Formats: sequence, structure tokens, C-alpha cells
Amino acid sequence: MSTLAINPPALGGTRYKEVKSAILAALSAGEWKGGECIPSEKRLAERFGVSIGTLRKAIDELCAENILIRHQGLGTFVSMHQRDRHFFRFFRVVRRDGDKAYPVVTLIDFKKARASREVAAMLGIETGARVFQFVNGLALHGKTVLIEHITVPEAQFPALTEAKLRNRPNTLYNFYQDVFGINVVETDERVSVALANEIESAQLGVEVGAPLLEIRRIAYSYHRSAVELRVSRLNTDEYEYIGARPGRDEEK
Amino acid sequence: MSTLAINPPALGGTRYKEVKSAILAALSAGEWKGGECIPSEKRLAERFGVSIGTLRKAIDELCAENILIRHQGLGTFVSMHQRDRHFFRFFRVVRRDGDKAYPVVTLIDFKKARASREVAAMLGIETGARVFQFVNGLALHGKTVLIEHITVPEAQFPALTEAKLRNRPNTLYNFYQDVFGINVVETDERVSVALANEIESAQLGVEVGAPLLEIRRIAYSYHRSAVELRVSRLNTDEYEYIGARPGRDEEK
DNA sequence: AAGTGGTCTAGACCACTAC
DNA sequence: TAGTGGTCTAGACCACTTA
Repeated sequence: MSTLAINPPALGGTRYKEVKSAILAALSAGEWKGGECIPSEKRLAERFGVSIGTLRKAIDELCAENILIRHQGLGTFVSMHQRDRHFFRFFRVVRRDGDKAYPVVTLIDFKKARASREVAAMLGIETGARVFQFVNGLALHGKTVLIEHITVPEAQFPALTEAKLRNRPNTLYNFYQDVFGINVVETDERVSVALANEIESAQLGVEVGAPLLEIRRIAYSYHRSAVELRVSRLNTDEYEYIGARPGRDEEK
Repeated sequence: MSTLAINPPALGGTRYKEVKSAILAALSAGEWKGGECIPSEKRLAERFGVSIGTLRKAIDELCAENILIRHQGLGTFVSMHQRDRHFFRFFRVVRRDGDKAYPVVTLIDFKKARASREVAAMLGIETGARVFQFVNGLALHGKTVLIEHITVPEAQFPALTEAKLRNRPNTLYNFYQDVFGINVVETDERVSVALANEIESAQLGVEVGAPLLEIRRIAYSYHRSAVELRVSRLNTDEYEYIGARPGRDEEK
């Protein structure tokens, strides 16, 4: 049907913004899934009743936001952020000499819980809502240097189990995408200093009270809806956090 | 003359990339200075012998990189990153509740020195080259929470003096732009944990050995030429560092 | 009213990928 | 060879700014 046809620059302001919203809506609705190819520019232009140039401008923005990926001669695909080199877009820890390595992840703990007021506020859910909480240890070059405390809402991750988590073949965000249809496209991170507790001390091989880098991350899906809360603690003896690159506009 | 005219997709690959390079070259040459208006799109299109659409694509990318800023009805301007809201593109410290405040800067120390091997490597200059080193204390909400150790090459900052530094009206990067014609357009930052020394202890009001967040920044001008090295130490009792926002592509 | 950038069109031709 | 996205054109009209 043409319920998806676009009207004159009504609500969104401009045609290409309307087209962009329509594509985003189709993505949210699951019309095209992670890694799949969306229709050709020509077909989409016809579907939305705009010229190719306008359609391209909409897709340009979605590509700039890493929501879509173009491949010349192949088509335009729904981004799978977590594969290959894209991995380091979200994993921002490197050795002091700049060497980037893939971490070996170990699941340390897994449990069901209820969202505290703070957690609920950050995830945009109700206080007391059911959540899963799990803890990962990440090893780089054979040594555990990072502990992650992850919280996700049960509502968005139905039937998540420790076994599924342990047996996932890919990265965590890839797992979210494949199993739950959740696409992490953006994160906010705040960094500060914290002191190692007993558990971290044991896992990281540092003394209790040793200073660690604490990274608090909220991960978002398409319409900036929060899907995951993650508090990580990093031993910065040999590794560092890659900070900002204000190449693009970030605040407005 | 038409030495600036563009040839068929020769070296750079595509027309708009050539145009982009030509504009970047004109900027480096100082043809248009910080804050100034560059010629209209129509005029530039004629000058480079391309259509408006192609010229716009070149400028689109330069705007995306925050090198130019468009103002509808007014013109396109050479970006002054450090003014107003743009300030927080480079100043990535906020109170834990998210409140953003402008820091009050105090010059604590200023001296001439020679570049060590490490500093020289990071700044892309020769070991032993003359540099200026100065130290700032930054206060937020009336309390000093950040100490910056800044190193700049004398070659690029001729006749920099303590007095000039102290009397600058604007932000530091604005000062670089106005006085030395140096445009900071990009930075790399690495974050780790460090322990307060005596000086930091006194300035920040923490104990010697208290854990601080250390941010090491290299600031770059147009062609990714390094212009400043800055090591900052932050007391994260009440403030945090704003980390990555992988909304855009950063590594390739 | 004049000048600017912002949007949009309806094509053309090229480069790349797959078959 | 057919289909895809990538580049480029030569305009039109709109929205905004300044005067």
C-alpha cells in the first residue's frame, strides 16, 4: 500500500527527512533485518515518490550515522556494527603502544534482578522492572584487564539465559541483533576513576583499592531508546581508553 | 589566475575531492581566515569549473568535519571552533549530574624548553627543538578540578609570551587562531589513571597519591599536522570525562 | 529587493559486482 | 550483460538574512 508514500514537506520539514524517518520506521518495524540488503535506490525513490537525489540524501544521513552501509555494485545493507573492524567503534581500549587486540571474554556471573531507581532512570524503564545482570571479564594479550557489569531489561531480552550468553558465537551487540532484533547504533559514555573492590582485585590481579578507570555506558537503539547499561572498570597499567575525536558535531 | 582550476578526475580520483583539496589548500594558505566568509557557492563553482551540486558536495564534507560552517542567507564561514557552544566539543568535562560549566582558567607556570624525544615524536618535530610549556589550572563552579600541562612548538607559535597568554580574551584555541593563524580542527585523546603529585595535590586540594583521570591530547590542524600536546589531570570526585560517541566513523 | 545557502529534480555517465 | 551504487550536471524554487 501507499501508506508509506510521502506527503509534501508536512511534518518533518523536508522531503528527505520524511524519507529518512520512513526508512527508520521500516527498520524499527523489522522490515529489513541486520545484515540484509534494502531495496535499490531506484525502487525506494519510486516507493516514496521522490527523485533519486532526494532518496540518496536520506540514505546519506543514515550511512553517516552508521545505520546503513552502502556497497557499490552490491546494494545498501542494514549495518552490523559489531563485525570485524567495526568492533573497535565500541571497544575503545588499546595498549599504551596503540596496539589493538580482540578481547577474550569470560562470563563471570549471571542473574535476574529488579531495576533500582538509578538503573531504571538510565534505561528508561520502571523502577523494579525485571532485568538481567551479568558480569564479563575481558582479557587482552592473555591478561584480564577489564571487568564489565552489564544490565539489560528483560522486556527487550526475553528468555535470555546464561547458556545462550555463554554460547554466543559473535560479539555481544551482534548477539543482541541476531537473537533479539536489537540494533545498538549509538552509545553515551562517562569516564571517571574508581577503586578496585575485592572481586575486581582478584580478577584483575591488582590490590584492593587500586585506582581503575570506570566507564559508564548507555547503549541506544534506533530512536535513542536505551537498551543496555554497562559499567566497566579498566586496569590502566598497560592499557588506555580512547577518548573523544571531535571530528563531528556531537552536541546541539 | 587559473592555477587553482581543477582538471579532469586526475590525481584525487573525483572532482569533488579535488575541489575539497583545493579549498583546504586555500585555507592552509590563509586565503580565508578564521571566522571569515568564503565566496558564495556560485562563485566557487565557477572558479573551480564545476557545477553547484559538485561544489556543494565538497563543502558538505568540509562542514561535516567542522572546518567550515554554513549559515543560510549569510554565507559559508571558516569555523571558529572555540566560540560559544562549540567550546564543549573540545572541553569534555562535566559535573556528575551532567551540568556543563565554562572553566575559569589560571596560568600557573610558563617556560621555554626543548622537546624531549617523546614530545618531539608526538608533535612531529625534531628532538631538542624549542617549545613553550605552560600549565593551566581550570576551576569549575569555583573549585579547581583540572590541571593542564601544555606544550607547543616555538616554530609555530613565534614570540609567544606569558603576558600574551595571560591577557588572551578568548579560549586558548581561539587565541591560537587569532594570533598565530593556527586552526585546531581535530584531536586524539587517550585516557588513563594517574596519581596526584605534590603540585597537583596542592592545586586540586587532594592528597598526594590520590587517583586522578589523566587525559593525553594531541591537537591537529588542517592536514593532521600536530600543533599542541596537552596532558590534563582531572579530579573525578565531582566531575567526569565525556567519552566516545561512536555515531560517526572514526577508524578505518 | 538582492544575495545567500537549502532543497529537489530528472536525468547522464561511470565503476563495481555478480552471473 | 544487467543491476547496483557513485559521481556529476544544470537548472528550479524555497527560506533566510540584510538592507
